[in-house]
Amino acid sequence: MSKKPKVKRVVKPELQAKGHMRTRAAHATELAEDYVEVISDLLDEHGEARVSDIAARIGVTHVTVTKKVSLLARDGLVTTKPYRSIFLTDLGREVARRSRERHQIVVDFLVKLGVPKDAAHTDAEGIEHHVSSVTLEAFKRFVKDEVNGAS
Amino acid sequence: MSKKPKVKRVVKPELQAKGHMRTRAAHATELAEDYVEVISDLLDEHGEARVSDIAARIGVTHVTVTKKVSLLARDGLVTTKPYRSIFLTDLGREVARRSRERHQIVVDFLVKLGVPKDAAHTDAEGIEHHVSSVTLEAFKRFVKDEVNGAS
DNA sequence: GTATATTTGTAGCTAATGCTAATTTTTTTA
DNA sequence: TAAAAAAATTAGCATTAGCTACAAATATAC
Repeated sequence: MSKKPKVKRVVKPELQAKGHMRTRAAHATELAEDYVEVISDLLDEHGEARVSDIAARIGVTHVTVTKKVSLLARDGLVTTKPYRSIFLTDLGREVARRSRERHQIVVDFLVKLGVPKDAAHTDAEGIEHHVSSVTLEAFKRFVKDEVNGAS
Repeated sequence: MSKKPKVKRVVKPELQAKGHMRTRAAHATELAEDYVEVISDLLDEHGEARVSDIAARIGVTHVTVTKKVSLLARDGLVTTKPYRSIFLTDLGREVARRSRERHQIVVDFLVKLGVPKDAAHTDAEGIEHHVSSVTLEAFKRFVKDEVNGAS
């Protein structure tokens, strides 16, 4: 039977597996980063980060937030006291800083590329966690470089 | 006390929530897409897609694959028979096609941007699922457009 | 200061992704 | 063809992310 076309060998399997594993690892951290980013924003804006405000920004119920926050506390990113505002630890602040920086780079990059601002923001939310440092540098270069879309 | 700096209002909360919700939705589909893509590749290359090969490419145990495959079958993306190769349904093939197309665009885009091939592939794995159609179009434009890095 | 409203927390559920260990089926090899 | 090897399945566990419903604490209003 004519089975076994053996078309193009796209990528090496191990490399592919590595890619998927990296994606999985990214997933593990990205939700935490999102929370920390939101908490950081709220602290900047209101001086406190309440469960219900976090919930509103992330689009989940307050219960989900409470649960996640306790995991973040376990992992040393935030401090909590019952019925009190959530605050960031030093580590949490550092994660927030890097996260926000990366987010901004991705947004700027997409905007410069011609993506509408709203879409840029939404897409950045998803993309930012999957960008390696090499790619991030490339993004930065592109944003800085003035000679790009120069018709 | 001097609390309440009220710095920059970055994004509207509802918009931000929407972004996070979209990211969550993307997560729900992206693993399925990864599997379908891998299965499609294996079918092209060997005429069959075995559990152990899928496991090797994705980097998980064969048990995890078996479980996920049964969910994919439930969702109408693949067909399975015990101890036999997995095949794609029409829907599965369509998903694979679109997925691969998107993947390729992202890879080409990153490469054109100056990201090394290996990193481009790895990053694309994570990024491809979070790219809206608007952004994808922008990527395409950038790849096609010859006047970019033109010094 | 008490009553009401808001906010936070807890209990208990579903579903998905991962794993190891043990079993069963299929394939290969001697 | 019978034994050994390889591959797939099943059972059962842990973790995480969601939810609703209910209880407790805090804040607000009168």
